[in-house]
Amino acid sequence: MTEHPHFRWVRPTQQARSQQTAERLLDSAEALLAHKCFADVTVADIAARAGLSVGAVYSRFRDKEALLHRLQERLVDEAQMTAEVTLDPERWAGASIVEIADELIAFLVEIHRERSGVLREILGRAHADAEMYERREHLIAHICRLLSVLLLARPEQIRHPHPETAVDFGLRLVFGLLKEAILFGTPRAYGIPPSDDALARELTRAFLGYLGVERADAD
Amino acid sequence: MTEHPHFRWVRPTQQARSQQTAERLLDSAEALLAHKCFADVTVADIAARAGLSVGAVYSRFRDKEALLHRLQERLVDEAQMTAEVTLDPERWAGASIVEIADELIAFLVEIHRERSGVLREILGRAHADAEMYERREHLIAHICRLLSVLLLARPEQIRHPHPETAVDFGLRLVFGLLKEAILFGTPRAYGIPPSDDALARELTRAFLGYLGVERADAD
DNA sequence: TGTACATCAGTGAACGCGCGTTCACTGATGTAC
DNA sequence: TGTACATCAGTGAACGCGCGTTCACTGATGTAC
Repeated sequence: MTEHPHFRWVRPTQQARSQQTAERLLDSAEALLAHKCFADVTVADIAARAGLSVGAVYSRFRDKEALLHRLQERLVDEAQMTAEVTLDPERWAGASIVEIADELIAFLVEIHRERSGVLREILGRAHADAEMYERREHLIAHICRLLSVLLLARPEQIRHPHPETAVDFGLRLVFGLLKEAILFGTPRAYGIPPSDDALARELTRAFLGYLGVERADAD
Repeated sequence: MTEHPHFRWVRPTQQARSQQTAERLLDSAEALLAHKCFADVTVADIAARAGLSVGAVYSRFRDKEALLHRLQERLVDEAQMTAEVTLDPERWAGASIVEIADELIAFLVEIHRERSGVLREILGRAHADAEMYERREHLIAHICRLLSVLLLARPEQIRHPHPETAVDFGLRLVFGLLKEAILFGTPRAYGIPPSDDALARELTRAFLGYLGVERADAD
């Protein structure tokens, strides 16, 4: 080590602990968002739930806003990786569009339910906050492209005249309804199936109906 | 008049002017919501744009929150009356489901574009504010019922196995996408048709596709 | 028709609360010799 | 291995700003006799 006084492998001191603290604060904020909106969550709340003091928040994040941005980044990263893995064409070799849609939509329903707090908050701000908006658009575009690869490889099942644009719009339809039903709705809302299973089933039917995909089974 | 000292037709003094002032304040608030969210609009802003002072707001409304509630009430009333008139079965005698959907959805796109400010704000709050949530649900349920009367009178055109629930869910799909595309999206968003005409067209296709209604013409 | 009074609509400076942000400090961890 | 010093992580009381809300006041409009 003493041989090269000017070169040294830099491994910032204690970085691990700091990183952990930041992560705990993000977890705390996300948990609090499940029950109230970000404006109603105070910095003191976030710190307290993480077992830390207010100052700790400011030593890890520039300000309250920056914390929310990091929360979105973390979420988007996770989503992107998940999409990459689960929509890999090899995993779906031999599957029909119906099977893909069934599973994808059931999964999306689940995710929206689990992380409704952050999602709701981020969606609400995305309109006013350009950075957040772009991050979300980027993610959606990414998912659209991955899904398109899968579905457009099975063109004979799609009757919509413009399959390329239809996949994208269809996915938007799905996201829109999930927002309506899960993020901004309550379980007993008029016209929304009462259980998540029923919701996923009906949403899948809508997606396939729009694309013009025939379903073998009927009910 | 002096004949009946205990009975008198009560017509509150100046009520007309007060009413006008309240209306002007509501207009002002709605106009300001077009560019920023309610939290960023100050009571002073609202008063100034209406050519009034801060105190005037508090002489017409209990507080800032109450003003927004009244704004929603006004909007809902207008919407309800509009729905009642335009979805009257007599007006659509002889029309097909395709024709009804075409016009309805084009109209909804227009309305969402015009009043995006208030709509966005109200939707955002509806999750946390029970009163607002109920008012919106009530309106949607009302529209669903009116539309159902129209569409279920033409059952031979619908292939969905449960037409009654399908109309409601289909309308939710439409509202969800309008939120996504117009209220929380920007014109060039990925997967969203760039013009309102194209958007309405594609949305109609989705609605009909879900219901299982055949369209005579194709493209 | 005039006078005196009551009520209503609206003003705007001043207040005060809540919450984000700062900062002087402590204790823990790492580094140099 | 011990000592002295530097840096990092975190504390929490105090600050201060912005904005909703109040309230003592003015002028206009309506009412009684």
